[in-house]
Amino acid sequence: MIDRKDIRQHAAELEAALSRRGADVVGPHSAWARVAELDRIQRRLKTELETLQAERNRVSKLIGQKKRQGEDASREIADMSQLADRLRLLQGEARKAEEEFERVLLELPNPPLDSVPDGADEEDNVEIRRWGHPRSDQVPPHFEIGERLGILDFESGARIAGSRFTVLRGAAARLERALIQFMLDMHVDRHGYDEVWVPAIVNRRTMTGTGQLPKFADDLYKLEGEDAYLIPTAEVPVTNLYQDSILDVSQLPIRHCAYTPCFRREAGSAGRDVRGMIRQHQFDKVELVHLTLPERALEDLETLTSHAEAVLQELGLPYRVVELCAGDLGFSAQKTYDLEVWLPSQQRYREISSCSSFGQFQGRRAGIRYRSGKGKPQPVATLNGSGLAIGRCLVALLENGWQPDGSIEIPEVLIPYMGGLQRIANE
RNA sequence: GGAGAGAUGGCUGAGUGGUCGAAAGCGGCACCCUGCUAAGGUGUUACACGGGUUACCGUGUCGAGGGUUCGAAUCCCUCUCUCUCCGCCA
Repeated sequence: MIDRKDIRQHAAELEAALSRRGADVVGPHSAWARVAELDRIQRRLKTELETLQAERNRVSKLIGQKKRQGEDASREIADMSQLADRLRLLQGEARKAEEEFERVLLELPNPPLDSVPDGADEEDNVEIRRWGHPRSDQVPPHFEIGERLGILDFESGARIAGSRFTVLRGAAARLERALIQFMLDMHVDRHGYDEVWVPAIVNRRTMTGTGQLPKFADDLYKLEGEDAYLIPTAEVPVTNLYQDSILDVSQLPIRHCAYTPCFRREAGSAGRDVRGMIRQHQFDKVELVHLTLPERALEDLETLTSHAEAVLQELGLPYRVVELCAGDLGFSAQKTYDLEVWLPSQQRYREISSCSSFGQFQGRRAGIRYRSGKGKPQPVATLNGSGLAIGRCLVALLENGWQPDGSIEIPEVLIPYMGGLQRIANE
């Protein structure tokens, strides 16, 4: 969430930045105008309320004194009785104003950094670099490869759960597990991450902390009859591990990696990627999460991105890095690099990881702060990135490892994790 | 699911209507003292918001929300969470 003081002190810059990402800033009824207005109203009510409270406290103290000394205080008590009624009224108003302000503020996205390129959507993203040599020969889509090998079972997935669910069999199931294990080992052993295992169900506060709520409730699976949700990414539980706490500066940076299943309703994406397992309601992901000093966030984003890239390089999967333009940025992000892996069947790059800096946006929402020396606690900067999405990685391996005889070559680094299996083939 | 107990500052833990933002201890910080296997002394040490150039002032916060009262950490109601025992279960 945006710093409340900035709404008053840096209104013009904020408005310009928000407008670049297509946020609702135009006109007197925009979220932006409302938030500024509600801030004024709320503060005015609060000042008034506090004046009355000060009066109440002063006289109540006096009453206490008089009573202790055996004096008569009935006149003061009568006065206060009236004041108490007014106080109650004002309290209600002030609370309503505060709630309203919060509600609107929580729906304002993170303003992009100045360095983020202009643009409206995916088309305007900027390619930063490429790695590897994409194959240009004819390769069947992963779902055909997988079905022919009998390792991807879309029919069963649809029958037992619905569309956008897949059953993995045999070598594919093992490959899924191998990838999780391989990525976690790599980030823990070589990149120095602290591994955590976390709940896949979280409460509303947690979902709000990282920015999924209140605005994107439609994208989430909610548990019936409970104020609880299935996580869409490990970012949510892992970042919120530190919600409402004050860290010592010496603890930073904190770097966690975690494997979790992820659940997404894919509400707005009917008709996209309907075949195959590129877009699923449930998928596995290894996630990288950083908590760091605000001034270190950009530097950290480069580091985090390189950690995700290392996975693709080890697996020998060609990819490119693109920087998202302002209009394509996620709600909570101030800057994002997407990693896109080469899919030969589509002859194009597809997103397999998204690495973002959130600045202090999430730190402020989730109440994650740090303190250095005697200074006031400040919101931490948070970052995260997929390292990587397992399902899409599996798709990429099937297609990029595909041989004309229909078999799949397993990358060197995965063979130990596959129990020595070097190739997936029809027996 | 049943029965009971509890939730106070970074931690432990006192506090049953006014002098309590809250004893004490630990931890942290600052200064002082001491030359010996780091001990002692003194002081200081929550967060948020609002006001003021600073010292500072005001308000709120003792799990959350509501109520009683001139006044609530303290009394009442609701909820959440934790712990113990029983049941069930991986």
